[in-house]
Amino acid sequence: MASAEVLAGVDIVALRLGEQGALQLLLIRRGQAPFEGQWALPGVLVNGRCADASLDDAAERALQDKARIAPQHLEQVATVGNAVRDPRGWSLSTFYLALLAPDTELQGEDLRFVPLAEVLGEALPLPFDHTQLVAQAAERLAGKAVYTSLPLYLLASRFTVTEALAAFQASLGPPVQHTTLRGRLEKMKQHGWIVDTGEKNQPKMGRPQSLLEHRPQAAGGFIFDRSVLS
Amino acid sequence: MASAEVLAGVDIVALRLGEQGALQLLLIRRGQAPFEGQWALPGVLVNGRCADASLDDAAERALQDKARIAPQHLEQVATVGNAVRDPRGWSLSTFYLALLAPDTELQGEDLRFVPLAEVLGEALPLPFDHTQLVAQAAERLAGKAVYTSLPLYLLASRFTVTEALAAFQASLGPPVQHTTLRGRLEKMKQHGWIVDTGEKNQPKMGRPQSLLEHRPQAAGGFIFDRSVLS
DNA sequence: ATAATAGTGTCTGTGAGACATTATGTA
DNA sequence: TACATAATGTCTCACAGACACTATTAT
Repeated sequence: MASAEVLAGVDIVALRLGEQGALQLLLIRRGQAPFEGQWALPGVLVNGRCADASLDDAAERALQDKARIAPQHLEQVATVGNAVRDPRGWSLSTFYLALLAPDTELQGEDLRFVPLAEVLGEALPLPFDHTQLVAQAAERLAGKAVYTSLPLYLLASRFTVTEALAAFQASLGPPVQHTTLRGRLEKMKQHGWIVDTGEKNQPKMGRPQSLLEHRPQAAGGFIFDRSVLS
Repeated sequence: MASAEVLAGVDIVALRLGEQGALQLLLIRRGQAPFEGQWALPGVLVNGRCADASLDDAAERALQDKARIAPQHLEQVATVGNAVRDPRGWSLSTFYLALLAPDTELQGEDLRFVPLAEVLGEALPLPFDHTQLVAQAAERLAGKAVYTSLPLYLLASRFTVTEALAAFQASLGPPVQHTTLRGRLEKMKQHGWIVDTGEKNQPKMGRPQSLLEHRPQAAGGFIFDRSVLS
C-alpha cells in the first residue's frame, strides 16, 4: 500500500563503431527540465502508468521511442541511486549498454553521435551523473571484450577480420594481435558462432578479405576460456 | 516534479559456507504484508524519506538492520522490474550478493539459514520472485568463481587450502583439482593477496595444513587470466 | 616490379588437467 | 607399523604473444 516516492528510470549508453575505428556515443537533446536543451543519454522514466512489461522492455522502449533504433545487443550494466544525482531528489537509474550496427543512422536534429573519448575525457560534460554511467558501461564492454566476443555486435552481421580487429581494439583500448583474434574467430567457427561465406571483399589495395558472418548462438557473446593478456 | 509511483527496494542474497561444505542462504520471516510470516530474502524499501545516501548504503543497511550482519563481500547483481513480481503493483528490486564469514551467527527467531540447494531446487519456495533472484545471484558467484578468487570471501580470513577447495566447489558446482587451486593461490601470494602465516592447523588425522591469510588488495576478487576449464 | 593488405606457420611461455609421488602427522 | 591427509613433481595440452613468411590483389 505504501507508495514510495522514488524517481526511477532507465538510461541507455548506446555505442557505435565509427568510420575511423573510434567508438561513438548516442546523445539526445533533452526536451524537458531539468537540463532542458542539453545533450544527455537517452532514457525514460518507469512507473506503473507506463505500459512497460518489465525493466528490460523499458530499456528497449527508450531506444525505440527516443531514437527509432534497435540495438544488436542490449544488456543491463547496473543501477545507481542516491539523493544528489538528480536535482529533483532521490532517484534511481538502471542503465544499459547498447551496441549498435555501424550503419546506424539518426533521424532528427535532437539526436547525435559524439566521440566516446571526448565524454570519457570530460572534454564533453554531460548532465546528471551521465559521464559516470558512460564510464561504467565502457568498462563493462572492455571487461567483456577480454574474454568474450561481445565487440562483434558493433559490426554488421557480415564482417571481415580487419573490421573485427577494429571492434576489439576500440572496445579494449590496447592493440590486439591479429593472429590472436584469428585464433578466437576460428574457435567460434567450430561452435557455429561464425560461418565463412565463401565471398570476398575487395579493399582498394591488397589481397581480398574473407567475408565472415556472425551467427550468435546465445545471448551475450561467445565465451573464451582465456583472457587476452595485455 | 512529476513523482513516479514505483515501489523500489533492495534485496540481499546472503550466502554462508556451512559445515558440510554446502552453501546456505539467509532468510528472514516477513513481519508485514504481503506474505507476512513467510520466509523471504532480507530487504528494505528505498525512498527519499530514508537516510540512505546511496543504493549501496541501502543494501548495507538492509543487512545491518534486519540481521545485524556485516558481509565480507557485497556486490550488486542486477535490477528486476515488472508489474507482476509484487502484488502491490509495478515494483523494482535491486538485488545484491553478500558473502558471509562461516562463523556468522544469527540472533533472533525470525532469522535462519537454509540450504541453498533446496531453494534452487524449488523444494523450498520463496515469495515474490525471490527464487529467481537467488538463482541469478548464485550464477553470478559461480561465474566469477571461474576466473576470480571471490569464493575466498566465504572463508575466515585465516584459512587452509582444504577450506578454500570447499569454498570453490560449493560456488562452482563441479569439483576442482587441488593442484589447480594451489597454483592459483600461489599466484595470489605473489601479488600480496595471500600471505603464508607460518602456522599450522592440525586436523584429526594426517599431515598438518598450512594456515594462509586472505589480504584483499582491491574490491572484488583477484582476477586470474584463465578460466578453470570444465 | 612494387606496394599494400590478407592470411599462415613457427616458436615460446604460461597455466590448467591429470596423476603419481613424497611428506608429516595420528592411532 | 598402518593409515590418513597435505603438499609437491611431472607430463601433456591448449592457447596467447610475437614475429617471420607467404599469398593475392592494384598500380
